[in-house]
Amino acid sequence: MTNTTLKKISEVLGISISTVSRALKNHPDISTKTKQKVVELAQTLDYEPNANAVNLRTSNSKLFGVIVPSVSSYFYDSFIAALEEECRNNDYRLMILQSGDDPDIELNNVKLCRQNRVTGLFACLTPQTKDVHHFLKLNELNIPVVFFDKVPDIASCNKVCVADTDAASIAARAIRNKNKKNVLAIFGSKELSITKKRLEAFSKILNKNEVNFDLQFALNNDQAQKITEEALQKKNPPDTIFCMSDEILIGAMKAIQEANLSIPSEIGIIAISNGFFPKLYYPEITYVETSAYKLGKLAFTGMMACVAGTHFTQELTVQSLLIEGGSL
Amino acid sequence: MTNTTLKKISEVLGISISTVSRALKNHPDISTKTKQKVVELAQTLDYEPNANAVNLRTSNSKLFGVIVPSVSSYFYDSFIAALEEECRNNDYRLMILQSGDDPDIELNNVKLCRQNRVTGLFACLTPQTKDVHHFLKLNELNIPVVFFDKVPDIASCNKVCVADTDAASIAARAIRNKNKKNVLAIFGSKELSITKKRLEAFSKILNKNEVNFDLQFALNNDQAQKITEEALQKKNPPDTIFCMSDEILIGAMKAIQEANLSIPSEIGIIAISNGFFPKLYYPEITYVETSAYKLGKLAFTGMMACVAGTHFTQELTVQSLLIEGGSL
DNA sequence: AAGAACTCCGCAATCGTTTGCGGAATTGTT
DNA sequence: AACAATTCCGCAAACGATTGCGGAGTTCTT
Repeated sequence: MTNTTLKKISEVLGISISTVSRALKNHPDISTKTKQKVVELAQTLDYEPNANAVNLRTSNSKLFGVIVPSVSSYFYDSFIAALEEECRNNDYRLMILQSGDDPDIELNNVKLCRQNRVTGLFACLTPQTKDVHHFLKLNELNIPVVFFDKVPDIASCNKVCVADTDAASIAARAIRNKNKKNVLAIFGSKELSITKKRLEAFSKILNKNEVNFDLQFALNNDQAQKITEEALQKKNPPDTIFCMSDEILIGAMKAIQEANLSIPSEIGIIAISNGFFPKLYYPEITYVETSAYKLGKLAFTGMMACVAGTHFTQELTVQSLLIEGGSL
Repeated sequence: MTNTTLKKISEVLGISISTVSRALKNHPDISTKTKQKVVELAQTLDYEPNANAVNLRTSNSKLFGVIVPSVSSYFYDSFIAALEEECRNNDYRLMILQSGDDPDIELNNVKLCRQNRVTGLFACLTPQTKDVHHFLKLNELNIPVVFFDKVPDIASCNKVCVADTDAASIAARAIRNKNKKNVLAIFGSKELSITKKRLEAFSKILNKNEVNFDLQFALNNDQAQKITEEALQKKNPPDTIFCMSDEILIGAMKAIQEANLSIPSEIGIIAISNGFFPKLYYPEITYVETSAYKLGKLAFTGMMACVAGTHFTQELTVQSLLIEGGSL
């Protein structure tokens, strides 16, 4: 069987295509009887409008694109969930694209967005992305781009971020308040601006309070695990571990389990997290929430402002807050 | 600035639209010089073909849809990752849709797929889906549907599954081989056919070997945790815990950590899993792998067979295998 | 009763591509 | 030199919808 079209309906009913189209859209020009007939037939023939034809004609795709490194992450998936909710409520579709942290794929994804004439694009850069001109090209075409999480350094673009410095400060203060004296602080890649920001805020507070800390960097959970293992074997082991991200938390926790230390009596631990992984352990890990879900909501609000014409061209941030588990 | 079209290019160059179109597709009818001119201008004008127009004209969307309960899962995300890889290699796009386990949203997702004239659809049913006729409607329209993971009971459709019974059998045998005597077996929702299949195979083997086991059902990780907590407090606590899924594993592990039992000396644990969560713990959990990634690859192969005309209309399965951690 | 005002519908252009067909200009064949 | 074969390109029709405009028929006004 082939797809039902307006033409087919019009032929069966012996009326024009335009009338069918208007009838289905409940246009006032069409009589009630005609509308009934049309709607009924469309029903039985299982008519579904061809989205390609509609988009082509109206040049309004009602489609947003979103580029994330990977959907397999308990951060970006929350972000996407938030976007999807909003899209559903506002009658938009969402095209989800994964860059795999590969700039070439990222470039191709942007191309796909252009080819599909997205109304707007949410983008999280790969760590390797130096050149963002293909994104800025979209702005020339009046396609708003809202960057999130990993955003470009340039000022003239829309970005939404989690409050990185705040999150680190909150964690640092929590550590100080517990009178911890010897902290193992594990951060992510030195290259990332997010790392720099968090590190700066974190060390500022600990230094001011004369809390001693061992600064380490890990690119993945295995490295974090190794670092933690080694630290725990020192003669002067840390009394607290700070983890800049979920990935690092996972590695550190594995090492703690291996050393069979009990939390929080033998060692304390605190992380910056979206909230899923801290709840996996007993006791649940105390963490500073940087909510990807809220970030998604914020990004969408910003996007809608852009679409409505109110460009914001600025950095919006979602606040961080301390979620007390039992690990510190 | 507005989007570049074939028309614009043709006007600048003073040639016809058809020539531009053919030149960009490297058609033999077009002279080398013309091709050069066209390609060059298209480059500088940053031409991107309008996907809607192309799809409309060719009625070949080169687009697959995939409906999952949620991308936030270390099962479906692997599945999607596999699909995406294959799509990229075969020059297809993937439309990712989430049902949130809501049959209404599922229905709407199917509608979206139809409106966008997908070439084929990969679908995982919600547990509540009784009526699959909207899926079968797609087949009438010559749109192949490949069900995966949660598949309908009816025979006349294409399905790919993990080897449920095998996985459970392998786990049961592993338990027997370790001479375990008292097993706490936690399964998922009784309603799910996947639960029934796994349970049947599992109990068959343990019964045959006269291994005693306490059968429990948990709908989420919290319930699994409670169940485990209670079991551990009995005067005759289990020496082994079997977890039918990652979600259950998470709950059980939390309870074990709470009870401060060491693995595997004080208690053994084994799960059926896609492989991510077992590696989160120390020692790593022994599990039977039901690979979503392999499932995705298999589903894609099946889909391509359908698209090529070779309907398979049968159930394909990916094999399970035991991955030894240190938890049993 | 005759013009005004409505009701209701169809014509045809348009969105941006693709592609079968035909034809002018060039080249090759005897 | 006459004819055939190539080479290269344009015309125009589709794909399936939306929408401004105009017009036939009906009802309302005075």
